[in-house]
Amino acid sequence: MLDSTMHALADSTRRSILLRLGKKEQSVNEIAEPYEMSLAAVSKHLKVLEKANLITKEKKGRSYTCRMNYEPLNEVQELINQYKVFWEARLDELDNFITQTKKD
Amino acid sequence: MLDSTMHALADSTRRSILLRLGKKEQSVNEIAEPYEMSLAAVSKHLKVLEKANLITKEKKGRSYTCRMNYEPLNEVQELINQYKVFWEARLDELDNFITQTKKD
DNA sequence: AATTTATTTAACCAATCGGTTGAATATTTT
DNA sequence: AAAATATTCAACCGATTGGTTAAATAAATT
Repeated sequence: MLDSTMHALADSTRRSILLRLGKKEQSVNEIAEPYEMSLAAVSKHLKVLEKANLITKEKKGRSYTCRMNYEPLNEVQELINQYKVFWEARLDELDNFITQTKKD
Repeated sequence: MLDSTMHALADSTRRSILLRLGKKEQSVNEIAEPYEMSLAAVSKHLKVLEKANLITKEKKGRSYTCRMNYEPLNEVQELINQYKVFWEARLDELDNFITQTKKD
């Protein structure tokens, strides 16, 4: 899961699409409009986001409505938190070391 | 920056290396030990992490000491927060809509 | 029924990926 | 000086990436 989520977020076009979908759901055409690339390319980006479960598509007539799904980002948040825990523990150790050294 | 950070984190070996380095700095050999892949492969992973500025290497005698660097993760955290803000705004709208509907 | 609109699929491309093996480099130990 | 240790570099591999264009599919409009 994290592999596909991170991979999906490792591209600025996809991050930008996701930010826009965070604000408002949109059709594929609307999503593609600001980018200087083919519709097929955007369609591929959407597929990557969809596989990562960061968006869902619902067919509405002849167009698709795309929505963001926050859920996979919880796992990213957990990862960051894990790193943070260890990182701050390390900083504390360093702090103790300095305090200890001063004492002598 | 985010491109390289996310790309670096989109691989479970690299995430695992980073977690271990979060706890304790280690040499390349120590880092490589638990993985069933060549040292050269691990060396490449370390280069990816280094390019993303998630680790630094310092030459100590004939070996290298690798340390984690948290800083790039701040940007990831900001990204997640951005998504969160919009996501929760959307949830609020939905909430208002439901409340509104009930009222009628 | 024919046309337009919305989107995907397929085939292709060069670049990058994650891995390999074998040789090269640098340092320490003997 | 020779041997051992720590690590990287270079060349190679097949798979995947992010893009293209052209054709295919599906639904709405005329």
